[in-house]
Amino acid sequence: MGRPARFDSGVLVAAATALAARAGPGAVTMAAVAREAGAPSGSVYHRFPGRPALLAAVRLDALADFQEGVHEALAAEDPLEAAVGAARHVLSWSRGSPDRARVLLYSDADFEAPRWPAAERVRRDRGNARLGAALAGAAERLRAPGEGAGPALERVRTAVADLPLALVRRYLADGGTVPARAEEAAADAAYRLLAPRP
Amino acid sequence: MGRPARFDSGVLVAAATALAARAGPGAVTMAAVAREAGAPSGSVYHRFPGRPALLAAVRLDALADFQEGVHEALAAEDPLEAAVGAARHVLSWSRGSPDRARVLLYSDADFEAPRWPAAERVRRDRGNARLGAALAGAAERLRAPGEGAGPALERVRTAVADLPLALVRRYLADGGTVPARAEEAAADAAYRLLAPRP
DNA sequence: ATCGTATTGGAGGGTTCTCTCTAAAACCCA
DNA sequence: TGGGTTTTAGAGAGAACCCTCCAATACGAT
Repeated sequence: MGRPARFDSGVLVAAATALAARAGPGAVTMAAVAREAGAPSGSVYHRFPGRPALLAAVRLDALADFQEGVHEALAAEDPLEAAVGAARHVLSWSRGSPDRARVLLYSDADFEAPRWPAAERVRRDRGNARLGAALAGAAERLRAPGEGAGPALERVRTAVADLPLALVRRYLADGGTVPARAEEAAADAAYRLLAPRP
Repeated sequence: MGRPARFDSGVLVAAATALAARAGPGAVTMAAVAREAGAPSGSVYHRFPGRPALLAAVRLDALADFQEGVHEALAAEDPLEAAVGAARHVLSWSRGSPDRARVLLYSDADFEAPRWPAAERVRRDRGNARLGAALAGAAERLRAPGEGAGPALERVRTAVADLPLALVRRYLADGGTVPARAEEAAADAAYRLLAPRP
């Protein structure tokens, strides 16, 4: 089966993720990743055809790991509980995986998504579509009487994704960490945004 | 008074802001800014001692312009109205200045704040301190009975800054624009987060 | 008209990065 | 033991970038 690998994809993606978290996507150069992992540049190019492919791997690995937990939370029976649980998950996941969370806080464009290999872009679109469907399902179940489907989805997106991520952004700024109490703050805010008007 | 300037700081900062908005802070290189403005690199170095100083100017110009409006909104008499108005302002300002808003959505670190000239860092700290004080004032006036000052400030920060900016982020992603109705959505969400519990 | 000054305009050195290419190394299997 | 295969290891070409430096330029002031 050939020479055993000292630097597999996982090691390189981890090094790249650490770099991105520490100094932004711009710091994720092929040379810097090789240095960070202690590998020769040849090994990096052996695993990834180029910089865009490596950036895609960093971004999509973080995204997939994140979305998995969101789907689990959204599967709860009670719709309000599902949404609030998802909001809470965003914080707890970020607390446990700060480097990946920092990757998540950037945009696809910052990771040069237009240059990704086509297969990676497809992988991203599939994940996004699946999450969008799950959120739309939650929104449908949470719709206020007389509220349109669009506004309801916007409200759920805000409560479940945007707001919790905004909290994460605040806590992770300047090398900080996400405190445990932030989970309750996110759950509380999500509840306020989604509970029926008094 | 010497030869008249064809490329003053404003022109260069505007070019750099456009670049940052289009392709991220990493795209703001001295060479790229010169190209974008149609200026020789010597002119750029004549106005800014180096790349960090130019990045600081881009970031701090956007920040100062943004904060000015927030202060105006926060000056309203009724505390709830002040906070909701500030949240609304975040959206309307972003709608009118999408490039500057895109700059705002990054972090200081993305603009390499640690390398800024000391004077620029001081300018940033002063602005942040002033805004922090204004938010603390609003939080004090909005404090629920029995609520601590810390949690109240967090709640106001979330409603007035983090959440509205999260909405802006969503709308400006992928080259989009901020719709007018987003202002109401931000105001509504801020109200829900800050109004006394039913 | 001439001087002083602020600014333009761009050449060039040193550095870093991306990517290619070749040779050697380390393992499995027959 | 001797292929066959995978991976390491790093040299090197070409491009981009940061920054320095200096001559040329265009204006106001005298």
